Amino acid sequence: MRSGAHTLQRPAAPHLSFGDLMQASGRKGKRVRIAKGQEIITAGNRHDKIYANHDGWLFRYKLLHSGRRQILDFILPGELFGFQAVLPSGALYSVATMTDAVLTAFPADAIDQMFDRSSRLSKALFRCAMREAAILGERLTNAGRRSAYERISHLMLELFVRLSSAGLVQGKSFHMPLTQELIGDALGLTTIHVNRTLRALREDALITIEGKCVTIGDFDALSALSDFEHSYLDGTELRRDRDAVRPVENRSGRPTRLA
Amino acid sequence: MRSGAHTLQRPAAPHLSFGDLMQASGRKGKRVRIAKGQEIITAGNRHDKIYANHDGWLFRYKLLHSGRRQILDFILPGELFGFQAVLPSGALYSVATMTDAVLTAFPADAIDQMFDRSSRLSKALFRCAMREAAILGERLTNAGRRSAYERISHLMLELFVRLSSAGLVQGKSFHMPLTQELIGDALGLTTIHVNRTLRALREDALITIEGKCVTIGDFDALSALSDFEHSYLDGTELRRDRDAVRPVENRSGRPTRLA
DNA sequence: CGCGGAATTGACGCACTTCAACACGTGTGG
DNA sequence: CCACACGTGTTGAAGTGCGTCAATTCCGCG
Repeated sequence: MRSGAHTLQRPAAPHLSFGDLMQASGRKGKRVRIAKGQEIITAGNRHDKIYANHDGWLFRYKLLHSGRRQILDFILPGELFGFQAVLPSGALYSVATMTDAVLTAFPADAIDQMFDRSSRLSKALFRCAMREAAILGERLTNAGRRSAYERISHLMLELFVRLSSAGLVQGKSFHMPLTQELIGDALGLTTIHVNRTLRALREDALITIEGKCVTIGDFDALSALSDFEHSYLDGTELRRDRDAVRPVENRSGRPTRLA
Repeated sequence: MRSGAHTLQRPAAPHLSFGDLMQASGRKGKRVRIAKGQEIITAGNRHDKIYANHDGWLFRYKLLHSGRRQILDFILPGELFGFQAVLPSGALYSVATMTDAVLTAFPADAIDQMFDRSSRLSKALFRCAMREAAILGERLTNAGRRSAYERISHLMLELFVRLSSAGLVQGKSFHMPLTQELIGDALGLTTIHVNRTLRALREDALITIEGKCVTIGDFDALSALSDFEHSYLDGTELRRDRDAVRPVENRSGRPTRLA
């Protein structure tokens, strides 16, 4: 079912759909391909686009003067990003691709349009921002008050749930293009300690990672030990409609660089 | 100047004022006094009110099954809270007072009113949520990638800046009703280590805490060592107008308990 | 085949925690 | 009025989770 028309009947939790954004932007969204390792948004700069991620993984991050990096969040297929970059003070953190990715870039004023034209979409945008805050709150709790073992468990469960709402899990497994370095930078750990902790989780038959494939051995045990409670992820992701997340037909094409 | 009338001329960054909320709620806001140590919002429960904090300090927090506590943020005079508690999935974290406080409670549908009636207010709410996410991002970076020395420096600078935009600093000093335990729970440290680190900061003449009064010894040095960059706090706090933050006349009255 | 990024493992060090005591101020009840 | 409890701050000694440094192996890819 398409969204955008019969939405006022929906009681609560209106999702934001790709079509909504397309419409609000006057169909000005432009689809682009980005190679892995490209920076889309740079901390401190103002940007005039917001993005929908169709395919690929990205991450938001900050660099400290010491060279350390903190990853704030991962951007999975079906999610929006770039709202904060249009603030007058400039982007608070950078965004980069970790795999080849397919995005749609919308002019930033599409956001203004949405606020001006539809209270339903305004609420959906607000929910988007609230969800981002909720995820960051969980990450903070991770870094502040959980052991490496608990942190990794929690992150894997979160990815599992977020990916399943995008239809990207198979049984108890999912594809995860994260290196141990990226996991460490997201959780405030070193690569080496991530490696040791993953071994422990594997030996305990809780989480197994083979190549880029993660398998959840015991969801309930992991939830219990890491205080995972999935309600903070509920129902506010970008609504998947026909255009939002679809497999890209022409995988051989050269990725585009952003202007 | 009052807000609410001539807002479209304002280029960007519209603030949210207490008066806006009052108006959107049909003047249904109720002023209440709360004693220190009271829980206003309970994680997991749904609530039907949002709050403006006039006077006093509150904090958002989560409890883990192990008993550990993570404080996500402090709520200072002049700030709003409670948006997340009206989500259908229930509050993601609890909110409690750490001092006696004076709040105004608005019915939650005042939010809906604002979205339905004014795109200016919708944008302001969105900015509120973005600011919350920005603060959480900084906290995450704190906990994940900074030493105790850097974390405490960063937090004190953040409080200094946030309180100055509420007019609550005197020179290089401000009143801070935080115990060392609360600081530790906000930064992911133990009380004992907070104590030792504060001593180090005092010996280095960077930060001095006497009783509840914090003095910033060297703002620039602290900013440099902790990567503090205040733009993430800019311009989206609750706008102070005549009603928002005012000294309470009758301090002797017994604080009210919430129903 | 050879290169470079990623994973793995070991030895060692340190930042922070844990456990334990004690000091200090404040409020409260006998 | 003192005794006592209690919350908060302070300090010491010892333990540990995680970081740092260093080397080796594995693997995808041009």
